[in-house]
Amino acid sequence: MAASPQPFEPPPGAAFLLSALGSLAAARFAERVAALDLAPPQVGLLRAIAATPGQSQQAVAQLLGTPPSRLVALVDGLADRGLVERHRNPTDRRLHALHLTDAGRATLGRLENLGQEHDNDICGALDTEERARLRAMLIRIAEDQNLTPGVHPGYRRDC
Amino acid sequence: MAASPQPFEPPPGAAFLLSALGSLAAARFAERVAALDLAPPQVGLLRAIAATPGQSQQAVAQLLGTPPSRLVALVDGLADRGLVERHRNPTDRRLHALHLTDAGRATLGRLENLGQEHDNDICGALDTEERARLRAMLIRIAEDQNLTPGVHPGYRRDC
DNA sequence: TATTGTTATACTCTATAACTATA
DNA sequence: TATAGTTATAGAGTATAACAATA
Repeated sequence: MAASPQPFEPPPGAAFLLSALGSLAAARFAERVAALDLAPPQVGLLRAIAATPGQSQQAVAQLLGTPPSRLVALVDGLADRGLVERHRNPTDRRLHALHLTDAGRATLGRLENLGQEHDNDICGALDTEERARLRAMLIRIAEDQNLTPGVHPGYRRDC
Repeated sequence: MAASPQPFEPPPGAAFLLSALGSLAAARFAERVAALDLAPPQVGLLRAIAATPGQSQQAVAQLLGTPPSRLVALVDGLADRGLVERHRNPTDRRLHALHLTDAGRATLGRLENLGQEHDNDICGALDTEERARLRAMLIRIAEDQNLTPGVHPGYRRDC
């Protein structure tokens, strides 16, 4: 006999689940960093500047995969609050080298704790060993897909 | 001695990887369904109507977790192309029962194949057994987070 | 003339709230 | 008066392209 009609057949595959849980994780992360008056793209920029200090806006834009014009408002917002600084290069005054301030580094430290809490919130259903296995699989997928480590592909318009 | 400076420390946790890969998966899926002239929210609506045919727009809106006003344009787009129909309830003419047309069911069938290709694209780095383990872990996280199975949380404004 | 950063503009997506029609 | 659906409006976020300063 035929099966009775079930909601949402066929059951979603791993890619759908990744998209759904990724969306959830991103929304929850946005809530968390909102407590520090930051938006996720600003957090990514803060981390990018910390990873490669002194780079020009063009260079950081290329690293993140975003148009340079988008960086302007992002840097403005962080600079207005004293988290990053633009250092004008004396030999080529077109270039603005980006650096974190002490306050920026302090904020990054707070973000680190906040990120751990976020991880525990999202992965609470898994024990430590399972979490490590999940992480290992996700890293393999990310490498296979040529994602730049540490960079969120949400910055990219291509993909 | 101190470690040399490394990009993006500390290494991203599972939640960041979920967000990043979810974003990638969503973008790739959007590209795929664009070939059928569909946007991802339309696909989710198509699947929701198939899962619970004959429901009102309010009921579907509640299932998806989205404001009813958002459904209007979504249903309009699918109805204009003959994929869904609004059946007015004769006993209460305020209600529009949503149904798929034959063309809508055919499109859903094409989306099913397309979803499998998408899954293979995203999870190409994993073998069948690993993919099943990944899927099982993601389902456990989704249940732990009270996600409605089959519904993408991107529809929700709360979370 | 080429390049860095900036600004201006327009477009997409979405939520909120007002509105219409049915009850 | 309450409810289903619709429309109008506004806001956030982003990309594209024009622009100014510097080389």
